[in-house]
Amino acid sequence: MDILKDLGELAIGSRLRRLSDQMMNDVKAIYKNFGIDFNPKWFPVFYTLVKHEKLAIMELSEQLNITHPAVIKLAKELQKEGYIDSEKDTEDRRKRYLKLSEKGRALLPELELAWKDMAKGGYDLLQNKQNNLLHAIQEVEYALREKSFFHHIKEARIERMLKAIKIVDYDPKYADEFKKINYNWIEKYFKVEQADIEALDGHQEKILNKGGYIYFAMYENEIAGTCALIKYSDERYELAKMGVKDKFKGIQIGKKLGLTVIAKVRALGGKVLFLESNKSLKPALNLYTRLGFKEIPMIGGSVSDYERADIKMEIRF
Amino acid sequence: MDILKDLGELAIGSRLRRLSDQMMNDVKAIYKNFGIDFNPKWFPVFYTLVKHEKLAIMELSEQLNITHPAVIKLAKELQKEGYIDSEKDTEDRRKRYLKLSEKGRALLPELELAWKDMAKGGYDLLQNKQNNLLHAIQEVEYALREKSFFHHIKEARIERMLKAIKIVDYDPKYADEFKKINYNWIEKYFKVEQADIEALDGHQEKILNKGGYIYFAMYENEIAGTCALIKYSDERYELAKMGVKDKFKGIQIGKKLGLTVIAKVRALGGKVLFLESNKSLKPALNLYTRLGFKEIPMIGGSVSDYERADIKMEIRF
DNA sequence: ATTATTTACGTTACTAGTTACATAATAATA
DNA sequence: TATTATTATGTAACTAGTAACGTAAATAAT
Repeated sequence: MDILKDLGELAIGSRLRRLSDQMMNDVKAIYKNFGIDFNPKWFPVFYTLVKHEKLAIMELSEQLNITHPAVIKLAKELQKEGYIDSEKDTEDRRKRYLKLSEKGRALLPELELAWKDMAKGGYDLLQNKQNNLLHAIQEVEYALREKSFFHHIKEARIERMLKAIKIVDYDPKYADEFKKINYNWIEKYFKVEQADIEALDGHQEKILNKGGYIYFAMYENEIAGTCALIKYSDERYELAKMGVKDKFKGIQIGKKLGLTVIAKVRALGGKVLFLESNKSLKPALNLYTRLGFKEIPMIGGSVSDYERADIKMEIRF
Repeated sequence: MDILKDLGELAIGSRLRRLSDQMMNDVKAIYKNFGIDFNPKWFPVFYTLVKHEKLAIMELSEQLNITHPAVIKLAKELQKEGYIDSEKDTEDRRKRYLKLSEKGRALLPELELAWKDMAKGGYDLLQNKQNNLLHAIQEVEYALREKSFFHHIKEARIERMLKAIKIVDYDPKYADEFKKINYNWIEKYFKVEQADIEALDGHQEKILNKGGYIYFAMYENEIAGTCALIKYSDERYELAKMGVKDKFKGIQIGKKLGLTVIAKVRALGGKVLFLESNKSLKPALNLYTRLGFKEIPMIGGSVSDYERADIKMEIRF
């Protein structure tokens, strides 16, 4: 019975570790069986020094993808065994070069035979399989360089949550959430202005009664975010009061709300959808740009009702 | 630059470990990012308890393929966090059952969502590759159950050494080796008898001059083993004085020597090749059987020259 | 020329497991 | 029934690495 096996992707880390431990142990036993006084953990450092004559601690650390304290520890053990020597760099007095000693070089022929056997044994073990472990690792390592496991998981989460997000129309029972979410971000980054109070506390009169809309993003039974569409005329609309709760940040709820508003304006036959914002709100501005908004000059025409507004954007239909 | 990559089978253990560490670290970061107070190393124990209600330490250890001290440590931490409870078995007072606590069960829905995301993220990472890592591990784990890595390597070594073993004819310069190898095993397992001294010290007269042969197995420039073919008549031959040096044991040098002797008897037109041995020498008797020798009764006919002889075998041509 | 930053190496404390051993309870056996 | 073996759990010491921090030397910036 092996639970890890049945857990698939969830336990991949543990299984890799288990397999690694098992194989390393066998290699340890092999050196002993062959009568060679050599610890398999020394192999990477030792082998690299065979190939490179002399190398500094950091150079080894980089080549082997292990931390420098690990290199230092291994070097200490190898020096204790007498397999390597170390010498100071003459130019850079911080640097210390490691190289094989006489004794190390004397051990080499014997080691090389053992390595040959291990390579052959490993080859026999890994060959003739449907999926080659070595190549599989290669491919995964490569894929991880493109996008980390962390990133993969985050994307899976975003996808899952986004799929569960539903945009719903205004309902008086959500009125408090509309106010709370907006007061929250306004107080966090700026200060509440008169126009905010009018639009939020007076949203029925100032937004809805004037032919505007308020939308909510629902995740299961919880409000995750909101935004308003304010009507100025049959041609002219404003996207405003968009906010997303902290715990739902980063899963593109804003995008979903924005697309809803844009679709609505299009359906209403509007000609312009504009918005006002502040240049310090980088993620928001990125979103607006991705939604298709273009920056337009603030000066000339109407001046904003909001002190914090220092950028204006619009979409023309 | 990544040396491990270029080392193929030789560094497979280190690479597995490195990949494992990397993925485990990412999982750690994911729990943190999701705001869940959960350490990935708890996962196997926790998950198994989700599936099994209650389990004893040893039961977990067996299911997860980790040692019981590891289970105890994990259980301690999980108990400290309050995620599991433990209770004594009423019948067997040694046993202690672990089970999820209230708090553990309360955490479960949140964890399950995270696990879902991890499984999906892992799936996306591992899918659409030429070689599927999960399947590759599966296959290797399976193959290792049939024959361990240790065994694979040993076989590679045996194959390599056996290929390099050459059987050579008698030469006076090897006379001492013939004596030494044989006195060694005789003294180790039995005691030297008069007949031994005659056959070994007097091999020229007693074996070679009577139409017999002495063969040596050479590994590079070293004698690895030896055996003699004694002639009694044109029909009747004896295989005797077979010995292999300790450091060459286990690579089937005896088989190679035996086959040489059998071929020689066949070429000489002999009718019987017999040998005498001792029942305690199990590996030798196995070899003789594999070479085609059959046991024959000791009583009747000639009595052996050797006290230690308690079994007689022969091949008839 | 002085100061700040980076690099190279070293040390300490931690992590997640292992092996080896100890102890008590239970089961098997003479 | 007394003794022996086995099982379940626990503890201590070790392993092979990491992260975090410190120090000195070298390099870059002001």
